[in-house]
Amino acid sequence: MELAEAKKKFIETWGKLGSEWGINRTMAQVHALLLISPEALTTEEIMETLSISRGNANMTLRDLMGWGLIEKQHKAGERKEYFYADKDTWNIARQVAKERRKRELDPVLKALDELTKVEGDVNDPEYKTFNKSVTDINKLAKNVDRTLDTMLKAEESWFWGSIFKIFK
Amino acid sequence: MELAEAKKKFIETWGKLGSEWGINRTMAQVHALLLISPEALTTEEIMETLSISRGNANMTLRDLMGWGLIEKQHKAGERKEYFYADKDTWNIARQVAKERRKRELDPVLKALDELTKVEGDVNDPEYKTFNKSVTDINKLAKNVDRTLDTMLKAEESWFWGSIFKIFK
DNA sequence: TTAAACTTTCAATATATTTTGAAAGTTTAA
DNA sequence: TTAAACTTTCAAAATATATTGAAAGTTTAA
Repeated sequence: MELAEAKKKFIETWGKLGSEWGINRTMAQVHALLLISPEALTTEEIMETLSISRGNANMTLRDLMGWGLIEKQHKAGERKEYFYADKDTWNIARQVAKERRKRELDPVLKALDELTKVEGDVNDPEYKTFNKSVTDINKLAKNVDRTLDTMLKAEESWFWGSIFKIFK
Repeated sequence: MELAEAKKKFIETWGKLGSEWGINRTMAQVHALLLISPEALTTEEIMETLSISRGNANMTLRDLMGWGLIEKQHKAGERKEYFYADKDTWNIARQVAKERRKRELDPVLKALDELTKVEGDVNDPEYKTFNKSVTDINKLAKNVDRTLDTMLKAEESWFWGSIFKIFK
């Protein structure tokens, strides 16, 4: 396979994976493009390479910055803004986990906590089943949350740190 | 909060979480409904409770069965099919992980493996960056894959088994 | 067989999400 | 200042995804 072809395929693959994970395709593709670029790129270059509009490129780049996956770079003597991606996969995984935790897990935990507090008749099967499922799911969600928290601070924990080092 | 209200809220919350995780809202809602139902429900009952059409209900129920999250139940002397959900959260998490791995991770791993094999000039920064990123991501993806595999077989591994027991 | 009781299918429709692009806004150098 | 170089915004359009519901298909009991 040619390098050029391989690049296209990588961008496509990353885009598909992203869209399956609730990250929009373009965002994942821009990220992929920056991941394999040795140099920071301008909005123009990104627009051109991926055939997307200026507006789309701008929004996507801002989103990616919001996710902490890319950063702006200013080149001396130039007005244009350049963008580059953090290439450390471990950081990428951490950032994504961190953002999704904040955006998705936290609100769910809050809702579940309220729902476990709902009171009812212990002899009512409707109530019993409801309560058991909600409590169990809440327990699982809390554990996931706690693990993510530990993972995000992995550097500080010898235990998880040594486990996660395997992944690097 | 009333039980009835709490049920609605649970279905809504689960639906939202599902849609953020690439599982469609209705599918997650039907699953939520069955999770909190002490008895197996018919298609009719599900349609009515969630205000969805027969077609939608049918497709969703089949999808859920495909994911291994619900099962059909036949009641003696009745023609109708009843559906009920596995209420063990650990099983739910395992099933979801298993399905997503098969559907999403496996194809990506295959694509990445090919891309790491692409050859090029080691002095070309374009090639070097491409190769490094793809190789790193491939490594991470393989580790995730291996971990999921272990997790799905957790019962057999004293090491992971004892770690994951914490989650139950 | 037959017909009632169900389940499944799928083209049409509705809804949600993403993208565009032109206009407005901002910054900088002269 | 001013105007060129750039960035941002957002309503409208395009695209993608989910849902409907009526018709077709299947199963079962008599």
